Amino acid sequence: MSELADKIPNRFDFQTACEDIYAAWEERGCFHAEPDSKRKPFTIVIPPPNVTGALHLGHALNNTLQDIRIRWHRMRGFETLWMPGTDHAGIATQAVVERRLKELENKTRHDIGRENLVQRIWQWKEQSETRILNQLRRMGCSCDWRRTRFTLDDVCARAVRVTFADLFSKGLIFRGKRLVNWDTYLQTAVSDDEVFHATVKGHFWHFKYPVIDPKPGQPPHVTIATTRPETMLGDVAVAVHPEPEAALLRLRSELQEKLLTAPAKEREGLRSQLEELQARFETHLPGLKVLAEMARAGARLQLPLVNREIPLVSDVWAKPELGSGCVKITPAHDPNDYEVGLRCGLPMINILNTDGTLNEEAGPYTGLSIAKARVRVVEDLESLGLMCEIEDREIDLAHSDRSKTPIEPYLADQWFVKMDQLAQNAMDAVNDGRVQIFPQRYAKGYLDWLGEKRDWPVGRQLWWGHQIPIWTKQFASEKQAKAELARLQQLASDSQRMSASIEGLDTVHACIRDENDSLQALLESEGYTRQSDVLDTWFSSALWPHSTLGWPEQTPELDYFYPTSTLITSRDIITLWVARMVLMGLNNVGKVPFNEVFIHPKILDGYGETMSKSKGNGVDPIDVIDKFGPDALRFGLARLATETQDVRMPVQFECPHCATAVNQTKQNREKPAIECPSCGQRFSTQWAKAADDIALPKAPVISERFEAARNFCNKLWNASRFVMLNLEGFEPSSLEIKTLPLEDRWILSRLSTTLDQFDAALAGYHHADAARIIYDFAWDEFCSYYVEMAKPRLQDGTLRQSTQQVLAHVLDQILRMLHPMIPFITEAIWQELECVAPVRTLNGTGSESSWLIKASWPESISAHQDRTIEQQFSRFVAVLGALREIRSRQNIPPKEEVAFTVACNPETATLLEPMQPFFFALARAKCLGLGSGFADVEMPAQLSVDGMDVTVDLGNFIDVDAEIDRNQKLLAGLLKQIAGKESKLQNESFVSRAPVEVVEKERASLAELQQQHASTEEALQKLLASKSN
RNA sequence: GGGCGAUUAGCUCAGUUGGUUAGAGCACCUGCCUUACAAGCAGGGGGUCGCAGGUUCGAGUCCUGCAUCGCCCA
Repeated sequence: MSELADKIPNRFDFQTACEDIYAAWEERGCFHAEPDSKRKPFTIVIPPPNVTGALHLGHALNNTLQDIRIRWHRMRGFETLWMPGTDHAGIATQAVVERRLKELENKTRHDIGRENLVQRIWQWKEQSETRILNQLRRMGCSCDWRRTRFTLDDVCARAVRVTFADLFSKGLIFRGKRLVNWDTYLQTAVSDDEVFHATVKGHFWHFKYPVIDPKPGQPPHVTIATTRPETMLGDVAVAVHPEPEAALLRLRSELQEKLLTAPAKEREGLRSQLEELQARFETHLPGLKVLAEMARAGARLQLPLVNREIPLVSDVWAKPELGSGCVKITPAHDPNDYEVGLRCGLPMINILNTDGTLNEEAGPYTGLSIAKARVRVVEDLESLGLMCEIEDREIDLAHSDRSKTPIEPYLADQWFVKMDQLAQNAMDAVNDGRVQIFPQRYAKGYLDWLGEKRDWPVGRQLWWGHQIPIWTKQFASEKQAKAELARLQQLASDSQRMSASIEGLDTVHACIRDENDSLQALLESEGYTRQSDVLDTWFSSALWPHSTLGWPEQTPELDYFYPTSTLITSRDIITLWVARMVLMGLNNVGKVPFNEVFIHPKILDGYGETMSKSKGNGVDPIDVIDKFGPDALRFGLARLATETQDVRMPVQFECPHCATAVNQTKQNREKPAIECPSCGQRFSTQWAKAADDIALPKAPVISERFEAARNFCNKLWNASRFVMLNLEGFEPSSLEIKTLPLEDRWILSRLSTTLDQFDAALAGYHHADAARIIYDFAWDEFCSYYVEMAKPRLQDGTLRQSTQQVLAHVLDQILRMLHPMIPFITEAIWQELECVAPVRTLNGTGSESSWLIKASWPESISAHQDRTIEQQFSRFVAVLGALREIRSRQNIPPKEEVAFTVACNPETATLLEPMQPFFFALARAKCLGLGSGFADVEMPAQLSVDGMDVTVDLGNFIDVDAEIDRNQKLLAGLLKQIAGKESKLQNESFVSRAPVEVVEKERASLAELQQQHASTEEALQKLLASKSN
C-alpha cells in the first residue's frame, strides 16, 4: 500500500500528464467518427474561429461547452463527430496583414500586388491556425482532426462556387448601387461593425440656394445647413416637410404630455424646448407652408457652383423644428438622403473617386481632396454671397476601425443575394420547430432580423476571399446584349455549368460554376473580365455545416451526419451566421443544418466590459491552463455558464517575480509595464514596445475565478487516491442492496438521483446547474460523508469488502459523470483505477473500456432511489452537525472525547443506534443514550434539531456563561418567530384561503418551534441552577 | 427611439408553477498539519433581495412606473 502511496502523488501533475493523455486518445482514434448505420449519429460543427488572431476565454467557453456535449454523447453510445476548422475572416485578416506590411516594410497592398498579398495572408493563416488548433488541443477538445477544414480550402471553395452559381441561375444574385462605408485609405467598403464613432470638432455651415423664378410671395432663396459643405456638389434636391404645421403641432402636444409626467429635473429643459417650438410657429411656419406648397407645385432651385437645376421636394425627413426646416439631399453620400432619394425617385450623383478625391461630377473641383474641396466650396459660396452663418459644433463622426480615417458614405456597385424567399424559409424552420433555439428568447431577434428580408450585400472590395465567379462584358446596344445572352445559353448547353443575366440594358454577366472550366478562358479571350470583388466571409461560413461534410458531393458523411445535432455559439452572431446557415442549408441540402442552437453567455471582465485584446483585458486560455490546468479552466467556465447572465470575470496580472495576483484596473491594463505592489519589481504586459519594457518578464493574465475549480479537481484526485490506497485485498462480489447498511443505501440512492438531475441539466443546456449538481455530490456527499464513514468500516473485517466495493463503484460512476467536464484528470484516475480494481460493478462482474473517454455513460437505477433512506440519513447528519457545533462553540480540542445523548422518538432512536461508530469517528463523540429514559446531565450544552434534543455533557469544559448567553439569545429569536407564526395562524383569511397543506406546514413548524423553545428553556434553567450551586 | 437582459452577502453568482428562518463558491473571523487532500477539515459572522407603487392570506419571485448598467437593432 505504501508503494502505491508513493506512486500516486497528492497532486495531479497536469503539466506533464495532459499531453500524454491527449496523444493517447488521438492515437487510438477516439475522436474519429465514421458513418455507421448501426448507431445513431451525433454531430456538432465548430463555429470556425477566425484565423485573425488567437482564441480568448470566450472561445474557451464556447469550445468547452461543445466538448462537454460531444464527450457526453460519445459515452452515451452515439457515433459522435465534432467537425473542426477555421474561418478565413476576409477583411479582419487582410487588415491585420496589411497593417503589419505597413509597420514592418512601410508598404501598401498596392505596392506588392494582389498575388503577393494573398500569399502573405496564407502565411499568416498557417501560423495563426496552428496556434488556434493547438489552443483547442490544450483545452482537451475532442475534435475529429482528420476532417479539419478551412473556409477557403478546395472543398469549401467548391461548395461556395456551386452555391453561388445555383443562386445566380435562380436569379437570386444581382448587382445594384448601394451606400457603403467607404474607407478612403484602404479603398474598400467596411461593414457597420468595423466602424467606430468619435466626437470631433467641426462646423455647421448655413447657406442658401436661389429659387428659380420665384412667384410673388415666394422667397428668393431657401436656406440649408450641413457639416460637410463639399457634398453640396452632389446635391440633387432640397426637401421640405409636406405638412409642417401638423408636424409642429404633433411635436408640441408630445412635449406637453411629456412635461406633465416628467421628473422635476427634466422639466426645465422641456419648458425651454417648448418655448423654442412655440416661437417657430411664428418665425418659421408661414415660410415653411409656402415652401411646402412650392414643392407640391414643382418649384426648382439653382444649385450654385456647379449650376445645376434641382427640385424642391416634399419629404418627412425634413424636420420643421430644426434649422431652417429645409434639408439638402445628397443621396450618394448620406444614408438618410439615400432613403429620401429612393422615396422621391431622385438621381444619385457620386462625386468621389475611390481614393477620396473628387471626380468629374464635381466640375471645377475635380481632383481635389475632400478637405481642400471643403475650403474652396466655402470660399466660393461666400464670394457669391450665399453663405449665411458658420457655427462651431461637435460632430459624431464614423471612423474606420481598420485605418482610423473618417468613413465616407459612398454609392458603389454592390452584389446582392435576394433574401425574400430564402429568408422566409429560414423563418419557417424556426417557427415550426425544425430548428429550436435555446434559450428561446433569442428566437425573436432571429425572426425580427430575417423578417426585414433585406437583400444581402455579398461583395467585398478585398483580395482575401472567394472571388466572385462572374465574368462581365459591356455591349453597344440592348439588342447586342440580348443576342449575347442567347449565345451564352447555347454555349453552356447546361444552365448548371454557366448561366447569364443582363444588368441595365447592355451589360452581360456570366456565372461559371466550376473552377478551371474551359469557358473561363474562352470568355476572357472574348473580352470578358472577371469581377474583382470577393464574397463576404459569412457567405462561406453559411455553408459550413454541409460544406465540411463534402457537399455538393453526396458523400456518406453528408448522408449520415447531416443535419447536425446542435450548434453552440454566442449571441452576437445569431443574425450574421446562424440565420444564414439555416437559409443556405435549406437552399442547398433541402434540410435544416442543425436541430438545436444553444446560445451561451459572454465572458466579460470585472467591469462588465467585453474582453478584447485591444482593451488589454483579454485572457489567453493557455495562461489559465498553465496555472490551473485544463480541467480547472473547463470546469470553471462550465459552472459559470448560467442561462441569463453574462459572466463577469475579474482579471489579474500574475507577477512573474513573486506570483502575486495583481488586480487589473482600467488604468493599469493599458500600461506597457507595471510595478508589482507586493514585491516592488516590474513586469511587462502585452503593450510593451520599448526595449526596456520588453526586457522585463511578461506577466500572464489570469483570473482567480478558476481557483475553486482547481481545488475541486484536487479534491477529486485525493478522494480517488484514498479509495485506491484502501482497495488492498478487494474481491468484488454480488451485493444485495436491501441488506446493506443505511450509509451504503444512502450514497447509492443519492448517486442515482444525482445522475437523473445531471442528465436533465445537460439535456436542457443548464451547464452551471450540472456542474453544481456533480460538485455537491462528489464533494459534500461522497467525500465529506461516505468516504469519512468508510474509514472506520474499512477497519471492520465484516464490512471491509462491501465498503471497498461501494467506494470503487461510486468513484467509478463519478469519474464517468465528470469526464465530459474534466476529461484529463478523470482519465488519469481511471487508468490507475483500472490497475487496482478492474471490476467496479455492484454485482461483481463485467468489464469496462480501458479508456474512460470510450466508457459507457452511467445509468440511474430507480430501484436504488429511496426517499425514506435519504430522509433518515439527514437525521443522522443533523445530529452530527449539532455535535460539531457544540464542540466548536465550546472550544473543545479536537482530540478530546465528549459524551452525548439524543432525546427523540423510538423510531429515530432505532435509526441512530447503528450510527454510533460514526458519531465517534466524525465528531469524537460517544453516545450515552438514545430515545428517552436516560439520566439528565448536569452541565448540558444542548441543541434542538429536527425534533431531536442533542445534549452534550461538557463537565468541566463548559463555559457556562457563554452557554447561558447563547441560549438566551436563541430564546429571544425563537419567541419572535413563534409570535410571527401565531399571528399568521390567527389570521382568519390566511387559514381559510391558503391551501390546506401550507396551513398544516405552518402549524407543524410552530409546534416544532415551541418544542425547541421548551427544551432550550429547560437547558437554560439547568445551566442557571448549576451556576447558583 | 425600439427590442432583449441584468440589478440578491465585500466579490462572482444560484434561487423551479408565489408558500418554513433567502443559498453556494471566493474573501473574512475562530479552532485544527485528524494516518486522501492546508489547493484541506470543523465551526462562525455577514443580505431592507436597485427604488416606488400595486395584486395577493402571503412577493426575491407576478403587474406598473422609475433609476442604473450591458447587448442588439435603427
